[in-house]
Amino acid sequence: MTRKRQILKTAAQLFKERGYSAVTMRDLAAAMDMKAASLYNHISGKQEILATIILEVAHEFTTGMDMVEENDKSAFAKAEQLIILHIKIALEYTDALAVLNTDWMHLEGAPYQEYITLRKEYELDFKKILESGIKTGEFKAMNVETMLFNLLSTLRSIYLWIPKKSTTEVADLKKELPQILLTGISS
Amino acid sequence: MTRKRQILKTAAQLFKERGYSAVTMRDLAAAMDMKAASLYNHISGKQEILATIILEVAHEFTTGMDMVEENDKSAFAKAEQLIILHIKIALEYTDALAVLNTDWMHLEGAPYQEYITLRKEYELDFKKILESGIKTGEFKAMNVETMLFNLLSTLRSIYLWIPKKSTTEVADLKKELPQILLTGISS
DNA sequence: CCTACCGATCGGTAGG
DNA sequence: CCTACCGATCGGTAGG
Repeated sequence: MTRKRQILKTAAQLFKERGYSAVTMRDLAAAMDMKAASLYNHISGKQEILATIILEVAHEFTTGMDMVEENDKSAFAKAEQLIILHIKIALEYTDALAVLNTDWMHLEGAPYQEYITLRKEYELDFKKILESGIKTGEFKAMNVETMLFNLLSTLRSIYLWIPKKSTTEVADLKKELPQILLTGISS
Repeated sequence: MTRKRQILKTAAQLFKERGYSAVTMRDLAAAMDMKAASLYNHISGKQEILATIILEVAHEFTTGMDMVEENDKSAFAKAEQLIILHIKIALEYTDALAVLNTDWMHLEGAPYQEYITLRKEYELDFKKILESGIKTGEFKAMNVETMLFNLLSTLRSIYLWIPKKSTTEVADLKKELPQILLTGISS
């Protein structure tokens, strides 16, 4: 792992714990066992760290969505795959995902605009899948915005629960979360 | 409204937008059309503002939960009432709820401990309702933690969607959200 | 990767 | 509610 990679990883951990604004370059340097000034040999500044962390994981979602859209499965199956996608990314990028969720508003300039665009496109793609599922009768004819809101609320929170889970519990989650989100909890 | 109330309200708006750590006492003073030093005639410091905002709305949830527990309705009806409770609080305390959700980790000392305790009790009470619903057969015999996770994820996010909604859309939400959360979206 | 340092800004206080 | 100010700390640079 390059030194820059190590800095990004450590920064994601600290940002997750205390938030971007509350973490200083001196905090980050101390966690890396170096001085603040030395960080600037690897990164241009605090903003670059934030932008890199967030946009990397944002692109993971976009790539995942593209793959789901390419297959010709049912809307229900696509929704199921997206739920699995969120669980997988939450497992692999737990800290970065936390930063994306809590500190995206501290992005500035072009990275901010890029993040907003990626998120808007992702939500639109997700909505289209739900709409097609309503059309085919797979989903109830309810308010699509409310359906999407419920799904994304839970999917965006997964990173909060994943770290506490064992491997077998994560396996359970992959089975039960699609069931709960799509078919509900009532008998 | 007392001057202190005005300060708390303005602070909640700013904290919601930029986060506790990124808002300075000078920002808050400017939004109140006064100088930073003058704030200290009404509040003891930045921490007191944060603690007051968060604990007030946290107690709203505890009070609401107590009322729901007192009635002798079914578990399903209780879960429905809790969903309505979250919508109502999100409507009345939108900014404070945002602060609770995003900045609780910046609480210090006794207020931090109190918040953690209130949250733990609330989640435990919610879990008991779900468990009793499983026992009576109202809910599927699934992992209770996963059920609770899904419900709370969505309920905690409501404040993000409420401000964009019209009165009629909020009425729709009160009808459809319990349906989606409890009976799912599949036909 | 370090020491030394910059101007700016932070939360908060003194005293009126 | 204000002016004036405090020590501490911020993100970042110069120069080695």
